[in-house]
Amino acid sequence: MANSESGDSVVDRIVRVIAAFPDGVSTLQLSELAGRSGLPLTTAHRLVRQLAQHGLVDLGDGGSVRLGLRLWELVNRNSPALVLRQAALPFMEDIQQVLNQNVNLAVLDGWEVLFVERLSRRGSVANRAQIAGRMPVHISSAGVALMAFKPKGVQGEYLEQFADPSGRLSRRDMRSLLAETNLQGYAQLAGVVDPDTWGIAVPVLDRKRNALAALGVVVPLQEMRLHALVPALQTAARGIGRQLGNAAL
Amino acid sequence: MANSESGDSVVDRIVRVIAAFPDGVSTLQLSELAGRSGLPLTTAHRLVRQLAQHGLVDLGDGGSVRLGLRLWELVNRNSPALVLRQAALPFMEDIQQVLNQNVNLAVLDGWEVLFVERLSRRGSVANRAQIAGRMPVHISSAGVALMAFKPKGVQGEYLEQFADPSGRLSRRDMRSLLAETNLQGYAQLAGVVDPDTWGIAVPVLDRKRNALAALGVVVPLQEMRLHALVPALQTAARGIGRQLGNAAL
DNA sequence: GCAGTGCTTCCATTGAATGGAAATTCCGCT
DNA sequence: AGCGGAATTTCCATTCAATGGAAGCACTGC
Repeated sequence: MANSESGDSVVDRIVRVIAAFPDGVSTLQLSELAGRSGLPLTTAHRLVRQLAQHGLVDLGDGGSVRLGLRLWELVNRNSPALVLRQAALPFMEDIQQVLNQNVNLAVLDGWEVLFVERLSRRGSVANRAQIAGRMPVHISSAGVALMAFKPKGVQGEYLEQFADPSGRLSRRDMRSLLAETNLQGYAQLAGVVDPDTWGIAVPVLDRKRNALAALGVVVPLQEMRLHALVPALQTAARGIGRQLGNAAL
Repeated sequence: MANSESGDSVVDRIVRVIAAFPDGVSTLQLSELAGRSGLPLTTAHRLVRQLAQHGLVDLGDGGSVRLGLRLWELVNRNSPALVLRQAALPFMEDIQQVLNQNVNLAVLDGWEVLFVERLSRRGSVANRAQIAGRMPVHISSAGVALMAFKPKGVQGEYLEQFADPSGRLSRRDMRSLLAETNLQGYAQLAGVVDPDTWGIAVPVLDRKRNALAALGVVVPLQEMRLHALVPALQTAARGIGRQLGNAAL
């Protein structure tokens, strides 16, 4: 027993604390937090109290813990994701108004897509791509659109390790899917998540034609009108790209 | 020279790092970060590297540092601000479409208002209330709307310490402003920030009539139509409140 | 009133954090 | 290309902040 039995640094433990919240859950009891983060109760308690002093977490009655407003504030004021969001939101709203479909914006992180923003069609059922949610590249049209416009090297590495656990998609399939997407300029994926929906996505490119993000829609199969959708998305994506060019990334 | 010359704990220092970014700036050089956070260069370097290992910050070429995508993800997946945002966004979009004005959503944090979400009128000039931005309560209609529906005790404490640096608003004025707002059910503030705009805001109440948030619009003076605006806002606020009642706060 | 659960305080132990100094890399300038 | 200055990164002896078990306290349900 000593300074950190487990060999963690303090930084490691702070990360454990703020990463301990399961998806979409914003409140935990101290003891549950300790359990989930794998920290001794006493240590969790001490850390939480310290973090609370700075507002990185907020404490409720009876030992309830939630991520702090101040943390939210700091992150949402200075995160690079915000620059992207800021640039994209007006265009996304246009698309949403014109097409009345779920619109989303995603970036690549590792070999997964991270959804940065999403506008729901009013009244639509909760769709899978939650904000700050992740999906494997090959499951989402946004992922395919992004990967298809990444540099050759990145694509190579990706394909190298690619393996569809369901076995439905071979590496060769994936390679040709990316190639085709690059050629067409947009990705379309028939309802992988939900069998009755299609995903269409286009890349947001910087001046070097490198994909920064992907802009996509999810539409019910019967409302699928590719010829109307794709140009609208591409126009918007171009607008976002231009906007980003102006802002310092 | 020893363990922390300044008497900071590690937690303190991590906070310094992530709070060191000035408003809206997402990238800093390591040395600048060290300077701004008041940490010795070596220490800043060590911390940043550790944080980067967990993705709480991302490192660019040549020592550039930015807040990490993973941090953004964690916060935006589990922060209580998100529950609010999620509940409010559809209603905000409705308002924005119908009225075509800047719509914003704010909560109270300390004696300041924190803007949680904002939809810009398309083409409008950048307005002051940025997302994750703060304003003193008495400067913003959202602030007044919030404070007017907080419990008596909180209002008392607020008035206790209230002092308008500009001297334009006395404590007595503030008190009657709050009372009047509570009576009317909405707050209106003539262009404090920008002389040609008005702010109108209504509280989002929980079942105990305690204000959780405020929903507001900023409109150019000449487009001001109170009789149309207020009912629309109130309806939306009620909807948001109902939605929040369902979700576990 | 009692048992059980969970939060909080206390404190001796010790290795993780510290930061000056030196090595290295990067970058602008000639 | 080659040089000079400023930045980043590595190294490592010193030391106190972090650690977590144990005991105390508060709250809840039976």
